[in-house]
Amino acid sequence: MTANTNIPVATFDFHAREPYWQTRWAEKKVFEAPDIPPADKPKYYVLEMFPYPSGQLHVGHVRNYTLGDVVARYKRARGYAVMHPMGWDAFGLPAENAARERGVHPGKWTLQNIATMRGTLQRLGFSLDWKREIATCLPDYYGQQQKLFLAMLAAGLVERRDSSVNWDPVDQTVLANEQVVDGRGWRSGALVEKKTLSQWFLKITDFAEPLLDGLKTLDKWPERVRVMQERWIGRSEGAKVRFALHNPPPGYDADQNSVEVFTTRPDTLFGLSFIGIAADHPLARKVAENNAEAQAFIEECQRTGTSEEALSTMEKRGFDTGLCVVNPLDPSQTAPVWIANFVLTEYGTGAVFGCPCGDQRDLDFARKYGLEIPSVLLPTGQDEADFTLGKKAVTGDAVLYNSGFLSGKSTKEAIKAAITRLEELGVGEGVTNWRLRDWGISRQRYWGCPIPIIYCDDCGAVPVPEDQLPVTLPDDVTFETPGNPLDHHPTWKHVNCPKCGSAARRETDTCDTFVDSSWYFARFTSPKSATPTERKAVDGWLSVDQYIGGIEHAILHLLYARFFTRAMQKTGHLDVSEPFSGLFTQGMVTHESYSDDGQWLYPEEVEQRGDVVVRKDNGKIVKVGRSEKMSKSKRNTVSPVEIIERYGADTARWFVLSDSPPERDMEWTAAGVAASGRFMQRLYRLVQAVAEHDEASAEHGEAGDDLRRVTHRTIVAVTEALEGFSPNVAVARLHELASALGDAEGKAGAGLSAARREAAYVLIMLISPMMPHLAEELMLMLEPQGAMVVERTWPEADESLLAVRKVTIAVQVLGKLRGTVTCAPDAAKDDVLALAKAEPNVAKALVGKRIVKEIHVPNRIVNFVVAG
RNA sequence: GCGCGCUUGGCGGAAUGGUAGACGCACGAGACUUAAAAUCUCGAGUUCAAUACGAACGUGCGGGUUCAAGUCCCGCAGCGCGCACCA
Repeated sequence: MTANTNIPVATFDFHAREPYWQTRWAEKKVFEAPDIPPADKPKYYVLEMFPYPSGQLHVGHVRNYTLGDVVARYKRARGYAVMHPMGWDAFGLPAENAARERGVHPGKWTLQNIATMRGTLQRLGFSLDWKREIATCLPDYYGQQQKLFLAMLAAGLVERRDSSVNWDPVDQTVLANEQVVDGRGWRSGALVEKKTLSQWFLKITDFAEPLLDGLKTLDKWPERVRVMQERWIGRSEGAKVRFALHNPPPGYDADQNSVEVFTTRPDTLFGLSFIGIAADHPLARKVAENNAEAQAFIEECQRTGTSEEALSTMEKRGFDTGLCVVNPLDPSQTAPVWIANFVLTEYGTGAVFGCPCGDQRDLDFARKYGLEIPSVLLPTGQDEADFTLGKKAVTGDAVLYNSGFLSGKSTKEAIKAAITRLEELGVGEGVTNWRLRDWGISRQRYWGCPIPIIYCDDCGAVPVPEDQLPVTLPDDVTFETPGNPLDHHPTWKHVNCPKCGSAARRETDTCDTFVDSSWYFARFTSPKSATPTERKAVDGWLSVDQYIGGIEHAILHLLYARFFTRAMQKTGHLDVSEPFSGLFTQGMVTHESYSDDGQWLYPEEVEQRGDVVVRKDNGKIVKVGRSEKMSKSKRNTVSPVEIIERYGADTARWFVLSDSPPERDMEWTAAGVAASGRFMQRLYRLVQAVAEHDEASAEHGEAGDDLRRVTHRTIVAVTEALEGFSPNVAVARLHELASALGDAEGKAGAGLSAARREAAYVLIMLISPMMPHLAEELMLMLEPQGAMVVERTWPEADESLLAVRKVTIAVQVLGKLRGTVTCAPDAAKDDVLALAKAEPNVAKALVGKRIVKEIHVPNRIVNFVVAG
């Protein structure tokens, strides 16, 4: 390093110096991770959820990546070999929309966006290993994904099956549930149809149990994410029960004229009131063949939307099929079969048995249609003689009665006994049911990873042979006609069957983009290898020690990634079972909104004037809305690029770390950013003064001890704050150290110079994860010949300076603070108590009182319990 | 409906059961300046007292445990998030 003789005078010139340091870091390759973790250091893999290249980085990204960068830089300083990569979740619909609306090719649009956003990330000075950058839309990546797909197919983890989908007849595409608004396609406005298509499924349900059990090992995940996943997987224990039809419709023989239901409460079978079947249950369809009313009811059920809103307001309705079943545990008992609009086809067997006394919904339904309501559950503590079922079903602790061999048993015992009997009778069995469904990944879209399959009339679905991979997307596609451009392409899909050589066609569906993000963390460990992973690299670096991202991915992305990891373990591509050992979910960045007569205004169009906010153009007072999630529609957005231009990267980084704990939402305020900018310049002046006035050769002396103690306590406090993911607390402690250094400025005394230099040095090191550019600049001033900050290690606190010379002890009388006394640390109890009693205000409070008990917590508190 | 989380000054927030309000923002006063900005210093929970010593109250509400509760336990309310006709 050369001495810098051109130190700027009073301010940190971030415009010039931030890019300078970014270049220096890149030259030294300090952020490049080795392919295989070194043996002499512990490894640490820190990863932030990679962005979709929408065009511009937003401040939510800045918060996310700054948090990750603080972790990465801190761990590096602590001696870890750090892996901190970045990439792009680059497939997806917005690129196709851009193509339709602006005529730009999705690939070109995406790559331009990546270039812009990469530039912004680089200006923020993140310690990323850019050598490992990946974009999921490039054949380098998605070709390997195709290999994974085929490996999973070979391992039996992929299946092709028919499935009912939302079909937009105008756009000729499948819509996700989220894209169906009021029964219409979100783009075309066309009435959405249910259509059965052949789709590729990943068998995530094969791993339902391990995925559930694995949650228990994830002790560094937020509790609520684990709970959400647990409920999503939705294990439920119960029984399948087959009810024989007393009067089956002619020609119906599905499973020997019976209806199979799933129940978690086989103990209440004697409380059978009715059987409810879903509108598209085979039996319902059979009934409808000869019954126009039934047909009409079924159609009505299917018309009702499946949106949450529709469901929550929907009335429970049913249609009596006239059919009747026999209770398998009591052949003398029969019950009617109803088609019910609240029974889901997709869950369980698409049929339920209604037990009104134990289930509120069943009770409401039975009452509404005047069905029989046998009472079989006696609430604990109630007497059979005087218990009558009212409006509320019995859902608490209860004992069975009126239930034959189950009578007198508790719910738990009765469930066991009922299942045993059902199995003996051959009419049912205990089963575990899961809410989790297999993952349909087929999408009728262009901008996604092609599914590497060829259809041959003779050979069926044939995997594309390895030597023909990757199956790349054709560039010459048009978006004028609705539907999948791959399907319209004149030549792309026409190929010969790899098996028999006869004319065949390619699969034109592409993968759901969630597939792309399900294994990118593994690919980062060998981003250019000719196989999906390199075992030494992937097994060495995984799992990700700290994964950081938004809570909105709590279920789908994180569950899919966990599934993929297990699937790749099975296909031999890696050997860990959980991808992310630590997870941190950060809050959103919010901003006030401004409106004038219903017209939304951008923050830069208004300014604060006294207590009001006015338009810059005409001075008119605008309405200030509450701080909420930034959105284009409310124009309450802030551009990171403008912030960097005006205040510098370090200010932006410091601001997003200040004040709010990272898991909570933070409010973006202009005043807050300006304050961060002022603090940055203050640090510059402080260290500049030290560098100019305090000789490096100075020695420590007594006058500097107070400052030294603050310095070393700050090391401990900031280290703890960063370990505990509380950068906001670290920021507060660093303000204190800066103030202490400021207070010591210009004072004379033996050792003060050395203490100031030490404080400045520590300050630089401790801010460096948050404000890395400023830290380098300050270090250059303080030690012009020294190494860069990124090459130095985290400071260690000197234990002898952590011990305090005096402690202030609070003195309470009956738990109320009456004064404080100062004494030596670990002073004898008797001395402290004597001192405490002598404190005037304490003495006053003790007058005329008898001390019953004296509590002394060393170095903390004295409490006199008094009477009288 | 079920589950989870949150509730502390004007605001963001801090606080291993041990001096509540650190630190910052906004605010006020002062210094510097021809002036402004920047910078620096000081003040500030509320009420009473206000020259001061101080006192009472105070972490959403009501209970409890404890010498001591923002923190632990029970109940309630409000807000937010997630899931939701899941049998």
